[in-house]
Amino acid sequence: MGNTTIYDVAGAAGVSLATVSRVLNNPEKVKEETRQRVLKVIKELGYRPNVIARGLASRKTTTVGIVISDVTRASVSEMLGGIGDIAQNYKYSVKLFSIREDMDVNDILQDVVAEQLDGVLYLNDELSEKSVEEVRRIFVDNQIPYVLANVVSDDPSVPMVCIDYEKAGYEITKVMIDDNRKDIYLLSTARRYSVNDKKEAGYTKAMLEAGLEPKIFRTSGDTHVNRQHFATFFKDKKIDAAIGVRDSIAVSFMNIARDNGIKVPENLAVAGFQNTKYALLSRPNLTSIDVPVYDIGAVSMRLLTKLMNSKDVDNIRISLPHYIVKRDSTRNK
Amino acid sequence: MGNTTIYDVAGAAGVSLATVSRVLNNPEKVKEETRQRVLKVIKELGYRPNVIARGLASRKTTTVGIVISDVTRASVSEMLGGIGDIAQNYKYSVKLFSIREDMDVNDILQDVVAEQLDGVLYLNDELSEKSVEEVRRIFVDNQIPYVLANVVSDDPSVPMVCIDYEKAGYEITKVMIDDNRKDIYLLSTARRYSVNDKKEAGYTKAMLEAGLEPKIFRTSGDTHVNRQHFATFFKDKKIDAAIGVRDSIAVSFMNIARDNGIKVPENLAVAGFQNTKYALLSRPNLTSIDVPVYDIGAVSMRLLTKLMNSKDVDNIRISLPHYIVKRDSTRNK
DNA sequence: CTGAAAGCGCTTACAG
DNA sequence: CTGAAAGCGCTTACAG
Repeated sequence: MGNTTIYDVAGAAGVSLATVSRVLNNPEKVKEETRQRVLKVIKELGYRPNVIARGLASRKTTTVGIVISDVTRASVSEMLGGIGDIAQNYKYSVKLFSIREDMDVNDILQDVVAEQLDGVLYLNDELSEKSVEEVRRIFVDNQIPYVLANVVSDDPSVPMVCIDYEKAGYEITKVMIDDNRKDIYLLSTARRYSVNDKKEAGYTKAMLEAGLEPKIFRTSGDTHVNRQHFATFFKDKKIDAAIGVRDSIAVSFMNIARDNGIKVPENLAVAGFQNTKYALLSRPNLTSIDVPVYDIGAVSMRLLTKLMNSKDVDNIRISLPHYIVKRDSTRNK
Repeated sequence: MGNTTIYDVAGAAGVSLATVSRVLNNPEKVKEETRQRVLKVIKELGYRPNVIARGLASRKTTTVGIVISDVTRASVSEMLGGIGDIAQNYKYSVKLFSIREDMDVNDILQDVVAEQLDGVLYLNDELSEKSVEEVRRIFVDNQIPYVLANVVSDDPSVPMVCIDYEKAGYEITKVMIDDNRKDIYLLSTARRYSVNDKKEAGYTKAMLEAGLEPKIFRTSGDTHVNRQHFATFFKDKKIDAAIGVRDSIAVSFMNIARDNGIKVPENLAVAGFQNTKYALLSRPNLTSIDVPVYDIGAVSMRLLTKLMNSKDVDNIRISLPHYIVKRDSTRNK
């Protein structure tokens, strides 16, 4: 009952344990007849190899680590979905490591290393370029294959799967510009990190090209805090368009604008990033950049499996396509 | 670099590997002086025990499995947060197992068993009472401690952490009744499962007590599909209150009602379950039952650690408190 | 308080 | 194609 070992199988099948092991790992090396006999016994006894013992002996755990800073974010769970599906296809298990604010990233990563994982997926869009470098070093030093998922790094030696956030930022700003908006704000986060830096870069580029002044307003990611911040806007600022770096920021901004009697999209166009459920449940529906989060998870996991099997990987930096979903919060011609 | 073994430490400290192991696992059995010396070497060498080898030798993996059917659900990620925090406190690692629709639950659970986990948390609110029984059997047969998180089971031998969904259903219905609503609908899911069965039971009880006719409308969990379903409502049905078994259902219902010119809360009161971000970002803000999802995760994990250490656990069935957050989608006196 | 030795359940060269 | 044996890196009685 759950504790059948390879010895039991060997005994019952009248072979050595080495043969049983081969049937499991290199079936082609075992004579058809023997193999069938062993397989039959395995089934009868309901034998499942102890993955721990296997891990120790083979030095492979068929387990990958997922490092996350904030499990709570909507995008994370979808990414986990993509990762999980592909991991299951390739028979990998998934172990979760969450980084809490009060913890040292290096320390966690050392734990991750001690876990004898075959590879690691690092999901965290709130990483600065400098932190990325530290992370890279730890994995390289320990020779652990890794992939950054939905994190941007300019270092060409860093394997990553992402969308082109700069381009996305540029495009959504162009939508506003083409609609003749002049005072276009980017609502970004107070804390700087690489992904949002890219969005800001794209936004700024589009604004400058159009001869407009870029206006980045930094706010908290917390919807409650935002209410206060945003309230000031409609007293003293000229504004006819706003782009939130997250849907939740965009929606709460839009709600507050409407509370202040501003018409969306007539007087104010609003757009977000990520195309989450929030975008669909808001009124008016929110125009948003669709980020294929599930795919980012799935593709990173697939890239990681390649890296783990050290196949010659042609492209370790994958940029997935995004697109703009236009809805009622912007004026669409 | 990363592959220092216990032998290296023993050699450098001039002791046997048994002593090193004791320093790590039973420090009180080692003389202060020796212990310090070993500890120093461990630090210098950056030694971290190989968890796999430890797992094989001790037959404990300090890893718990989390079985989930749909990672994508908002509640799941928050629950993961609670689980992760407590797991980290107790030094447990967390391994994720997601069940896809096309998979056999038993098969997955057999895998889970083969993983040599110290315990399992089963998070899935879409389990019928019958499925719960199967799940229970597998764990009991294999003597693996387990806890159901946010799943309801009437079997008193099943460890679980949940809120009293029946009571919650009753209370929110009472809110509507006390506001003199007569045609109160419960918007539930097409697929039946224990948690929603409880909500329905509470709703039905309150309605019958008040001499009103219970009206349960079953719909898809998918917001897109709902739109069609819901549209029919405002043509032929009398309705002045609606309770969605999920916030997302409630919000999309509310949106469609407003599109049909119905005033919320004047002509229609709406409430949801779970008090997610949707409830806050909707207009009007949604009245909702606050389910302490993070706590459910944390408490289940704590209960599981008790079970794994087979302390005499006094209460294996924990009901966490919920409360109603009244907002603008209901009329509040 | 410490060490020598067996054992956890596998994999994998090495022979044959 | 198959078996005997060593080894993966630890833990844990058992002696002393």
